[in-house]
Amino acid sequence: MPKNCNFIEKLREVGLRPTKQRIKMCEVLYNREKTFHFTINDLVKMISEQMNQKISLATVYNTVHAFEKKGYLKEISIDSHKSYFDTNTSAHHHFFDEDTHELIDCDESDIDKINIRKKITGKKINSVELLVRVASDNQTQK
Amino acid sequence: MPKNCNFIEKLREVGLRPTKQRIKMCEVLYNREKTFHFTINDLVKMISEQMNQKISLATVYNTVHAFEKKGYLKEISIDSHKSYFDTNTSAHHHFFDEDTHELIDCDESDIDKINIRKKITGKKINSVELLVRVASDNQTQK
DNA sequence: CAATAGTTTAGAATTATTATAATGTAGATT
DNA sequence: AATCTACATTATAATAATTCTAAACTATTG
Repeated sequence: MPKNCNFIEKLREVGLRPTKQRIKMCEVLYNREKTFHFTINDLVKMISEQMNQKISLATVYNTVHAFEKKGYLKEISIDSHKSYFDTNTSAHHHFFDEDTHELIDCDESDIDKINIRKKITGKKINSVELLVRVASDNQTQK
Repeated sequence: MPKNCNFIEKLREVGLRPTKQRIKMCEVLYNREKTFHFTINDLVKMISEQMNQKISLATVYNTVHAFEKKGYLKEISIDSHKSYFDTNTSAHHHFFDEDTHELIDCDESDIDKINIRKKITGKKINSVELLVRVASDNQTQK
């Protein structure tokens, strides 16, 4: 999604009513240089603290899921008890820093093309996602 | 873990006390031909129904986590709101059938070697896991 | 500008998981 | 073998993440 654009139009295009809350969320999520990762909790904090906007937790859940369904957000499963979302909706892989719990995007050049030999009859591949878990290397420091 | 073996010894080897509950869990998990995937809930059902053994939910959680820490089980993150465990603790990739919510192991030959170019200074790679999501292909059925 | 269909909201409900504290038990010590 | 002690198990309470509910609200349609 381009920045500083008319989020109202964008929302309408995919059939989401451009409500105050949704526009506010678009601003928080997409008016920035780079894509980023967040949890629902992060987002609630950002909206209430940064934007000084009262918003119901249920609305944040609803809206995040609405955005996800419409392709504005992507969910990433790393941690079994926390949902991470990514404003980068293109197919890409991740590093996950187990020390800091930070999620790092990979770009095309970071991972060689992945070739999947296995085919499952009657099923098509929806996504191919790699998660590379890293942690501080205290052993091999030369 | 070999089948029909002395689970008591196996548990002791890694410093886990061979309690009634842990031995029962070993039987359920490892007295079988193939490795498999399960959720905590699946396991509770298996123990209570198949084995006719009363076991506390807390014990199942404790024991699964003890087994995980000792390398008897591996956790797999697919779904943000459910933890899956795998009795196959070797490094391997998965297919996830989004229709049936079934998890399918890949073996060596299913995926070509994955080459990771990106390096993060001071960090070592702990694991490289691929998840291939599939779903029924209603379009391209020739 | 009224109707209506979708949205927001606070709070309750649900679900998965972890903590607690009492009781039980495996393995070591006598 | 009886006793001790540290670790385990248990039922239940607590917590955390998420979803549901039903009433109030609001964007769009006519």
